[in-house]
Formats: sequence, structure tokens, C-alpha cells
Amino acid sequence: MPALNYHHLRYFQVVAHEGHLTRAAEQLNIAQSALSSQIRRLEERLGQSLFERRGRALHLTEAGRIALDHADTIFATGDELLATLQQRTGERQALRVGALATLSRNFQLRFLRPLLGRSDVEVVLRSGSAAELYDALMGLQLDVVLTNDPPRADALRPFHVHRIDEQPVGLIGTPDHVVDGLSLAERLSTAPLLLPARSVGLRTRVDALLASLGVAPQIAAEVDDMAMMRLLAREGVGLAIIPPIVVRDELDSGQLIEADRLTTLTETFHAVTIERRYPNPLLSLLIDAPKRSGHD
Amino acid sequence: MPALNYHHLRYFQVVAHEGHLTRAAEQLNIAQSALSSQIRRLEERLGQSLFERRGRALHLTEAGRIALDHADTIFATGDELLATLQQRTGERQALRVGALATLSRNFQLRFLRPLLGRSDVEVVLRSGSAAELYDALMGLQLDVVLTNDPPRADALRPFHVHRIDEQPVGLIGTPDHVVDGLSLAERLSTAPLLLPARSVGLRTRVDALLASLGVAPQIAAEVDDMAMMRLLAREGVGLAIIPPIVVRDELDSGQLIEADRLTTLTETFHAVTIERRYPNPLLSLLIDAPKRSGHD
DNA sequence: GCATAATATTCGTTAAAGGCGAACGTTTGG
DNA sequence: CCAAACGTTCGCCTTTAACGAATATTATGC
Repeated sequence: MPALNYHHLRYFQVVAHEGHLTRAAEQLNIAQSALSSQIRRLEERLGQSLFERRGRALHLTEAGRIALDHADTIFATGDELLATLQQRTGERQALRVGALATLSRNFQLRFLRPLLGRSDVEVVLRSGSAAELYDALMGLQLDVVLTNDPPRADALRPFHVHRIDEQPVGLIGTPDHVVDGLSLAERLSTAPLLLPARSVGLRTRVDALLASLGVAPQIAAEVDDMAMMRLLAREGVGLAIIPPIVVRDELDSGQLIEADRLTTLTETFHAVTIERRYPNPLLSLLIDAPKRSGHD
Repeated sequence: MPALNYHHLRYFQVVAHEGHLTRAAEQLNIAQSALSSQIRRLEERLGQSLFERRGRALHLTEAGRIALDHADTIFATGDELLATLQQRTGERQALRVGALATLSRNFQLRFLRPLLGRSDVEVVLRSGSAAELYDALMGLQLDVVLTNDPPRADALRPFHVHRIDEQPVGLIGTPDHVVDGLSLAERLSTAPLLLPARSVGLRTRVDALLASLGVAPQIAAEVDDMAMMRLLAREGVGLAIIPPIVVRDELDSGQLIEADRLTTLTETFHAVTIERRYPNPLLSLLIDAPKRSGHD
């Protein structure tokens, strides 16, 4: 009995995911006739059909499902091998970091600080949406994703979530917005507010706070991008509910003032990685103890 | 950039484990020159050496270690795929059971009872030493191993241990050995005893019991094979310390008598499996809730 | 220290596997 | 009922793998 042919298995994997010989053949840059015969050989080797030919469509059989599951593991492991060895090649080490585009730049800077001085390390920083970044993480194009909105891990997305930092949240604005002698509830009801957008985890807790104080807020803007929030606060558009770290420079220079500290609210920052056999060694300098999140 | 060649990777795996091209070539039934060139191509594809050529010996480089780790996972997954599909082939299902040669036959029978009536199921029963059986389990030649001495699981042996049954232990012998009106301590000190061998987990607890009673036992035999223990008890060699299930027939017929029940002792029986993506479905009929044992 | 056995590497040749494209068969949808 | 979209089959060609002999290297015994 010949050994399992992994070449065939690879073709099978693509066909199974695409659902069509034709599309799979395009993706693999070979003729579909070649695919057809190679898939057939795999079926012969395994002694059972992997696809049910229903008309011109291909449907996985139960055996096909089993085979695909194993194939996915096999080729994911192979890709991980390539990525791991890739990263080791060359003298200069690289760490590829993805950051949510809406995340505070100062926080990103703090996270990366231990590596920034080093001439032997290259930091590749890419920002994007959560979906983009997690896809890139799964595809091993990124080593870590920074976010203030930790994902749920599950079997398909076996993420590790590391809590990096927790920042208090304050009510911050230009000096002319920050009138003396007002209570928190008075400030929140009288001044126009810059709130985190509803897509941000913090927003839920802000709403809860406003409700508990019986405040009907006057919302000037809802923003998910912290850099934009900073600009709007500097422009004096309103009082922003943000962690002071976001506008640290402006606070230092007196351009902005923290009117109140919202002690019941905090913003947490997380670094998200995936299970790697040989994780990027640079990560250990930035993240302490890897804690597993989610189920098995 | 061409994709990773799994054919090359397979060769590499064997060479890395054997440590020699020559031996690997024998195992693979190909010329060593072929191996040499294929390994070289893999190294070229990966862009780094996998072996350090120290004289005529091959030593894994760090990259080689990484590659071997991944290769082991990959081919273990492939083997599992083959084994899983193998088992599904044909109408008759088969369950391959390994049992410690020294284990009570009645217990084995009880465990397998749900399958024994079924004409559509074939039970393959193989007995052997613990080492043999666990190797076969790891190599996917067995679906489950029955034992009264559960193994420790670790990263290299990711076993699941299922507690199947717990049997009380009694003091059992022929009627002429079972004199009326004696205390347990008196029986244990006066009659010759048949004890489980020191290799059996139960023995430690038997010794503890004897010590706590202040008994200096008169040991007739130490036996690890329950079938042999049964024969010796029937021969009237002495009082046996065994679970009654081992000699159930003889107890029913009056050929043997249970003189005392050792309430502080029990023998537990376990079914050991390994993590499988698609476990043999017959197992679910025999084992309730799979519980993970040992560490990760 | 030198011969020898054991091992890895190189190279030219041969065998096997993979791939191509055209022709054919089948299903689906207008 | 025809055309478009697929999957399958088949003969031919290309690429890859394997072989075996020659070569190089290094431990080991005498």
C-alpha cells in the first residue's frame, strides 16, 4: 500500500473549500483535468469517495468531511512551519504587529517601547479593521494584534488574549469647556460630549453610567478612532470621554484639562496572539504570561 | 515560490529520527542518493540547513528541530486520517481493544458486553504488556486499552483515562481455608495468602492494610495475572485478595467462598484512549463521558 | 599512521508521476 | 431544446524522482 500522497491531499483541500474543480484549478494554476485525475487517485488510495457527484456539483461525503478536517490541520501546520522558519531567516528579527485603526497611538507606542530602541529589530506596524487583522493573524502574516475590544476565542479562532494595560477614563476638554465647581452629573448634562462609538466596548459602560446618573447627554459626536477623538477634543468640540493617555501631550501642555475622573470606567488594552509552536521570541519581551482565553 | 513539498518533508522526518541517511534509506526502500538529493531540495526550499554535517553524522540544526516538530504533527495527522477512514470502510465495524494480560477476564467481558451480541460489529481483542498496548494505542492500531493501573498522561502520551468500574476486594478461598468465627486480622495472619504482585497498583494498599492491622502475612504467592490468581485460589493454595468478580463462577457454585470483604480496598478498572478527531463510534457505547487525565 | 569500513555527495541515466489540451458526457437554466 | 458550465477521459509531453556507480570524507581497528 503506497503512503498517503500529500500532493493529492493538498489539491483535495482546495477543491473541497472551493466546491468546484474549475475554481480550484484556477487558484492552483493547473488544468482542471489534472485536478480531476489527482482527486480520483486520492479517492482510490483511500478506498472511498470524497465527493458525491450530484449533477455538476461536488458535495463532500462523510469521508470527505473527515479528510478535509485532517487536511486543514496538516496544511496549517505546514504553513506555520514555513512562517516560523521565514521569520528566523536573516539577522534582523522582525515583529509584525497589527493594531486596530481606532486604537490610541500612545498606547501602541507604550506597548512597542521595549523594541523601539533596538537596531537589530524591525517592527512592522499595520492598522486595519478587526476582521482584517484577525484574518492576517490566522494566516500568520501577523504575530500579534492590539485591540481594546478582545475577541471571543473558539475552535475556529483559537486566540490567546493577553491583558496588557488598563487605563482609567476621564472627562477631558479644552479649558473653556471645563467650568469650575460643577458636579459630574452637571458637567455630563450641560456640555456637548464626545463619546466612543457604539462599536467600542467601552460605550456600553458609558451609557450605563449616564443612565445611572439620570443624565440625558448632549452628544456632539460619536467616534471610534482615538486619533480623531483627540483632534475633536483639541478643537473644543466638546468634553471627551477617553483615557487620558490618548491626549497625554495636550494634558501636559495645558491645552486640554481633565475635568473629572470616571472612576467606575476603565478602558482595557489587549494583545491577541494565536497558538504557535514557536512563537516570535520578541513577543515574550512585550507580553508577560500568556493566558488562554475562551474554550478548547 | 513553490509550495512546501511534503514528500521531501516526509523523507526529512525519517532521516531526522534515524539520524542516518543510510538507515533512513533502508526504512524507506529507496537509494540513499535519492534521499540525499531530496533532503537538499527541502533545505533549498526552506532557505536554511536542517542538518549540520559533522563528519559523517547528521545533527539537527535549530531550524531542523522546528521542522521536525511540525513534520511529526503533520504525519501523525495524516496517519490518523488513514486510520479513521480505514475503520469506516466496509459494513462491519470493528473495535480494536487491548487488555492488560493480567486483567480479569470477567471484567473484560463486562466491558465488551454491549457489543458482543451484535452481528454487525467485530471486536478485536489483544492482550499484552502495558508498554506494548500503549505503543499500539499511540500507533492507532488499537482504539482502547483496558487496565487496572491507569497511566500518567503527558505531552508525549496524551491519554484519556476513563474510570469504568470499581470493584470491592474480598478475601476468598476454598471452603476448607475459610474457618468460621475468625476476625479479619486472624484470618490474614493464619492462612497462606495469594497477593497481587508488587507491580499492581492494588498491592500498595493491601500492604498498608496489613501493616495497619499489625499482621505479618504468610505469603503463598504473589501473582499479577488474575486468571492465574483464580486457578491458584481454586487449587486451595491459600486465601486470595481479589475482587469477587474474578471468581464469580466459583463463588456461585460454592467452589470458593468469600471469607471477608475488605471494605477499605477497591480495585478500579480504566479504559484508556487517545485524542482522536473522529473516535471510533463504538467506543461511545462502552464509555460514558470522556474525561481528560493528566496535564496538557 | 594507514587501511578499511561506514557513510554522505555528485552525476548521468532511466522510470514514474504530474500536467496539458482536446474531445466527450452530463446537468442546469433560459 | 439549445447553450453554457462543469466534470471526466485520453493520448502526449514535461518535470520530478529514483537508481547505481563513482567520489569524497571520516571514524575505527590493527
